[in-house]
Amino acid sequence: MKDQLQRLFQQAIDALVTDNTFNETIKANVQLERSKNSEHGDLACNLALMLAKKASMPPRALAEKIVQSLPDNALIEKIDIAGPGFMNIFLNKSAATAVITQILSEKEHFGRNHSGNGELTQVEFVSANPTGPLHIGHGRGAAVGDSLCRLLRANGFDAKAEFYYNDAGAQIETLMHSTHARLQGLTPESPNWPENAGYLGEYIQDVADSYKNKDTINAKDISVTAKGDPEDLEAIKHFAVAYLRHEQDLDLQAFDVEFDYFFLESSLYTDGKVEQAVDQLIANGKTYEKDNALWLKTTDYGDDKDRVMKKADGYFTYFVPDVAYHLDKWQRGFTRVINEQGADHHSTITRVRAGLQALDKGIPEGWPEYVLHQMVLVMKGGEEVKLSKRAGSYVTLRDLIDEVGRDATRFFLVSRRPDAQLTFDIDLAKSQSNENPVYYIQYAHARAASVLSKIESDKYASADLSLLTTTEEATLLKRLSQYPEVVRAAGEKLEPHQIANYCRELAGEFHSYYNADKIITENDDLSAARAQLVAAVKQVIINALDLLGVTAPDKM
RNA sequence: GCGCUCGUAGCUCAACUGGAUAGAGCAACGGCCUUCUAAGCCGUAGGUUACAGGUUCGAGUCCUGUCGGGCGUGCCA
Repeated sequence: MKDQLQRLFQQAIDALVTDNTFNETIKANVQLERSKNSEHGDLACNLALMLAKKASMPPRALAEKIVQSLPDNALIEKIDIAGPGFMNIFLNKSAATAVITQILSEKEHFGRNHSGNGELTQVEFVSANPTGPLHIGHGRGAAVGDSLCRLLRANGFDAKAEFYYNDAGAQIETLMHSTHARLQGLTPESPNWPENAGYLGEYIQDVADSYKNKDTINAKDISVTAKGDPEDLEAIKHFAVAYLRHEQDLDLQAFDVEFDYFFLESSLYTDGKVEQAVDQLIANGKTYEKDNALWLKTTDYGDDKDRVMKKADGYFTYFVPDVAYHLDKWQRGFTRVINEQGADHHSTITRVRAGLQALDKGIPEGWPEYVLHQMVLVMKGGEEVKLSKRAGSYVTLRDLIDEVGRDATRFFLVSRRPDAQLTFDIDLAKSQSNENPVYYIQYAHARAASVLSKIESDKYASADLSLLTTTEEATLLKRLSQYPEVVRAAGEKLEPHQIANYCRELAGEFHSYYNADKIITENDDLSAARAQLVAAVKQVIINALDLLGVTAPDKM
C-alpha cells in the first residue's frame, strides 16, 4: 500500500515538472512515515519540505500544488497540510480494515516477505570455547543470533545457524591440564596446583569425576567414552572437550536455540585449510618475514599496524584459522554471512576482512557483516558478579533460565539494542518475574484467546468491518498494518529488538481496547467484527513473538 | 596515547532512512473488579536527551570539541 502511495506522489511531482513548477527534472525520494499522532492522519509525507528550495516557493504552497496534482485514487480519504508543510494523509476506511482480512487469510505468513530472494545466508553465533558452561553473555548472543535467523527467514533469506568451536587453541591445553590436576585430587587451593591449569571452576571437578567413571558422552555429532586413565593427557583432553560440548548442548536446548551446523576449528588444521590459506597469502605477496615471524600486511586494508600470522615458535596466531574458516564459508556458497559476537572481538573484524581481501578471491570488502553485542553486567545482591571462567565465579545461562524462565530470559536479552551494554539484575528479574514485559505481551495473547473461545468461530467467519469505529479500534488497525514494515526494517537493520518494541506497543493497545470496549456485545454483527479484530491481533502477537523465539500461551 | 562504542526520567531501556508535543516498564501517589482473565486499565508526578559549538525548514539522531563509562589496542584466544 505504501508503494502505491509513493507512486502516486511521484506522478504528482512528474506532473509539476511538466508544468514548469520546477525548472529541472526532480527524482523525488518519496518518504512516507507512519504518524504517531492520529490527528496527523495515517501517513505523513514531507516532500514539500524537501523540495521547497528547488521550487523556490514556500513549503506549504508547494504542498498544495502537489496535492492538487495527485491522480485520482481509491486509497486516500483526504490530505491535510499541516505544520511547516507536512502532507497528512488520511486513508480510506475500507483500506484500513482490509488488513484484518489479510491477516486472517495469511495467518502465520502475515508480515513475511521475499525481499531476500532465498539468498544463502549464514548467521554464526555463540561460538563459545568448549571450556565451560555457557554464561549470560553467551545467552545474549544466543538470543540475538537465533532471532536474527528467524528475522532473516521472515524476510526471504535462506538463513543457516552455525556454531564455531574453538577446539584447537591454547585454551584447550589449559582445560586439559586443569582436568588432569583435578584427577590427581588437587584443588586450586592446593599448594602444588600447577600453573598451567588455569580453569579454577568447580565444574572441572565434574568433568574429572565423569572421566574417572568412564562415562560415555553423546555430544551433537560425536560420542566419547572416557578411558579413565588419569595420566593419558590426550584422552583427558578429548573427553573434556566432549563433556563440555555436551553441557553446552544442554544449555542451548534449555534455551530452545538450534543450530544447523557445528564447525570445529580443529578440522581446519586436519583438512589443511589453514596451510592453504597461508600459502595463498604468501603467493599473493601479502606477507613478509621479520623477527623470525611471518607478518600479514593488514595495513594495506585499513588496519593501523601489520599483524603477526605465524609466531616465532611456529604456531599461528588466532586470526589465521579465522581467515581460513571464513574462506571456507565463502566457498560453501554463503554470499551473506553475519557474525554475531561479543564486542570484545571487534578488533578481529579488520583482520579477518583484511586477510580475506589479501586472498584475492573476489570476496566483497564488507563481507562478512558483524553484529556485536556489548557486555552484560550481572548484578546480584547489589553487587556486580564477575563472569570469570578462570576465577570460577560464575553465572551460568542454565541457572538463569531455571530462576527467571526461558521466555522471560530470551525476551529480556533480545529486547535491547545489541550495541548497548545492559544490566541483568538477577534479584530484580526473580522478584519481579510477574512484571516482566514478556508476561504483559503473553497475557494480551491469552486474553484474546480467552475471548475468542467464548464465541463460536463460525459466528465471526464473516463480518462487516465498517462497524469498527472507535478510536481504540483505529489505533489497533494502524498498528497491525504496520507489522510487515517492522519485520522488513528489523531485518534490514539486523535489529530484533524492534520486534520486541512492536510487541509491547501492540499488547498495550490491545489491553487498552479490552478495557475500553466489550468485544462480545448484544449486537451480533458488532461482536463478529470485533472478534475478527481480536483474532487478527492474536495472530500478529504469535507471529511477532515467534521471531523472538518466545511462546504465546493460550492460558496464563 | 590511539581505535571502536555508548551517555535519554530515581532505575532498566525505546524513539522507524533527521520530522510535528522525546515514549514504555519498574519505583512513587490517586482511582477502576457483580460484567469477555486485575499478570490488566485510567490518571498524577518525574527531562536543559552528559556539556559546548556547528550543519538546515527541522537534530536525541549528522559533524567538531570537551567530560564520563565499556571494550580493544600482545608473537593471548
